[in-house]
Amino acid sequence: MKQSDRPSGVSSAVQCEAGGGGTHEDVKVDPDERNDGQQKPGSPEINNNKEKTRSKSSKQRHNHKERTADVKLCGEDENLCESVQVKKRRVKDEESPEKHDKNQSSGRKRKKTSSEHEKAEKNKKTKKDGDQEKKKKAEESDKWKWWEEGKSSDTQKWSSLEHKGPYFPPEYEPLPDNICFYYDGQPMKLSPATEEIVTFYAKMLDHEYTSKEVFQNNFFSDWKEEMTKEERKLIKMLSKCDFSQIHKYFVEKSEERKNMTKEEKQVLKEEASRLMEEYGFCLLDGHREKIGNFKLEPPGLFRGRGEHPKMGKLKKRIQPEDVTINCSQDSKIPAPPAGHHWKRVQHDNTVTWLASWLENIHGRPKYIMLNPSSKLKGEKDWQKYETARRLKMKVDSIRKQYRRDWTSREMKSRQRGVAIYFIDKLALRAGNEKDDESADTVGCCSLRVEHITLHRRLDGQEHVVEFDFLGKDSIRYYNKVPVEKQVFKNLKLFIKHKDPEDDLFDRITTVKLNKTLNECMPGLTAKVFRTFNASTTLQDQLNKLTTGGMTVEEKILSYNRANRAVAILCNHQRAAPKTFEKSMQLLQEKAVRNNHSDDGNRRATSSRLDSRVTRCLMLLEKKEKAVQRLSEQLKKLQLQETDREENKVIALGTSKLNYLDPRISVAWCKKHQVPVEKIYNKTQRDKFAWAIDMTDENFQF
DNA sequence: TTAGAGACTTGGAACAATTTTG
DNA sequence: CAAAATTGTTCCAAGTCTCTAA
Repeated sequence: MKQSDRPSGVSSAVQCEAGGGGTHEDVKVDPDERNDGQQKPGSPEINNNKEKTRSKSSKQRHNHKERTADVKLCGEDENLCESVQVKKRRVKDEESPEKHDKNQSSGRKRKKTSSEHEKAEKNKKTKKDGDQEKKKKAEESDKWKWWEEGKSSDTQKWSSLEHKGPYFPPEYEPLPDNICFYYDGQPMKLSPATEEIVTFYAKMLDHEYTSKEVFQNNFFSDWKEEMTKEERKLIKMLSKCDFSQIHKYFVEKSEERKNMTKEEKQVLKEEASRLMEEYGFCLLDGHREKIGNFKLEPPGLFRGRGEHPKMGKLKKRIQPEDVTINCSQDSKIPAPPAGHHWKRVQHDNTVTWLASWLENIHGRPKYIMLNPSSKLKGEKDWQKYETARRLKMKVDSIRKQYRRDWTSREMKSRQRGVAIYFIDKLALRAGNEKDDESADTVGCCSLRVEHITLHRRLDGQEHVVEFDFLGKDSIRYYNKVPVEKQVFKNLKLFIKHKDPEDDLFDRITTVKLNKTLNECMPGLTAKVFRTFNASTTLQDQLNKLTTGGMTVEEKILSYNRANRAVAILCNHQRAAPKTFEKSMQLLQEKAVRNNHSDDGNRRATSSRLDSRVTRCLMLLEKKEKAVQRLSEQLKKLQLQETDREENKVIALGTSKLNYLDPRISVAWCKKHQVPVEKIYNKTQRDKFAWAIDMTDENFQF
């Protein structure tokens, strides 16, 4: 199926920053106003909203499912329904081994290219010490081309694994005597444990977090837990605590650090690389592999995203006694810090992690795992894209199927059909159930009635659904989408007799939905659609936007545009850069000052551009004959500005790293003679080494 | 069937290093 | 050359999805 057949409407998404509170009137959001219009996370509206929501636990919400169970589907489109499918037998999902045959044939011939590029790049950097040079070369020479070996087992992740265990953060260093905590105006010496917790808070003092009540309450109650009896007796109110001297101390310290001499910095750097050398690698099946996060997380205060009910809680220091080590039986078992022991040492080769512990905020496990450049991660990544490509072959019939479901006699089939449609068309996440101990965010299956507004007509379009909800990381999803009439009808049906805080899809869950998907295609789950649609979009856009006579710069611009289309689809947002508004303002001032000629519409996105424009304009004043050339230049700059403007709140990184089959990019680079380095930095090239090595210019997703 | 544990991917912000600009 | 802007890296939170036991 061609991209153009994919349900459209995604690119019209209007994105707003996190924290937008959902009012659900028929409000139009003007892109230019969205910054002003957006709500701060702490605003009353969002709180009200949350309270309402929270007052109904998921259990209660679930009860509603009973209530709606016997809703009758109105007859007009019943006739299509088939007999209820007899229940699903579970299809074991084996990743089909097709993947290797398919790709290696095309991959083999170009094996050399990547290392050639890297060498070329290195030669540029001859100025740096030859020491590192040598190291790099050595590393490169034994880079493990695992993708040239056959497919490895799905269940057994390794046959030998040896490592040094996690690196523990340094012990707490008490404050100097002249730095003090004050309670109720009086200086007070705290026990080291209590003092350490104080420093966590003091360091964050100028962060918005510390002004939030939830944060303060959580912090204070966790802090009290750790106080000595005497301290607890004295310290009764957070508002009487004065951390300002401690805060100042840390500000100065970080200032000092910034002002270190080159030599001092060099020493630190060497120390860090020694650490990396010792703890940063493991030996997996005889190959030295980089670890992703070998440092244990230091203690601190938990900072959730959005309105997290646990923000400010104390994240405790991890002790060796909390840590489970995973390595092979016959390997050198990592030594715990002196006087300590591990919680457990296990030798489970069906998992990929080297160490794990339970984090105390949610009680969930955390892991030390390998770097994305490793075989374990790379192979999985490759497999992910192969699954997405298999979906490409099946998506036609799946789309037919879910459209059929829209008119099913069964409510749950209709809901499932609409949900999969949303997941496919809008790249929504699956939306698992969440407990009430985390921020109130939703995905497709957990959408509530309050998150959509139906418009029979809107802005000249029919059957428009307006989405407004907080998704992963409390990033707001706001979009107005025209949908098929039948979808619209169904949605009206789904929300009938429901309260705003009831589930929109009360008859389905992510598990059931994924089960259905898995029956359509082994390995298919909701998230595959995101990968599939993202990669398809990139491929499509690249094919469309890249034309013959472009310069490399222009091609890269096209690439970024294609990348951006994907980021918009996936709703990947970032906070507008701090300097953005400021430089914008500056430019506008100057524009006013220079108020000459017609181009009132230019907008700066950086002072670099700004100054260039200014310079151009001044010349223009002096030399009339340069007018034409300059205005052309101006146009070009404006183009870049627009580009930047568009990029203001869009983050390209996530899609590039997680959703776009790297082979698309590599093939594009090769086909259009764009050096891969222009598209992928060093880290990215490491992660995608397999793709860079195996892909030729003819690859199409 | 369901809840909970577990393992792995995805995500933006903060921080650090590097490059550009004035 | 210092400051600002940009790019790259680290950090760790927050998702998805599978498996298991009751």
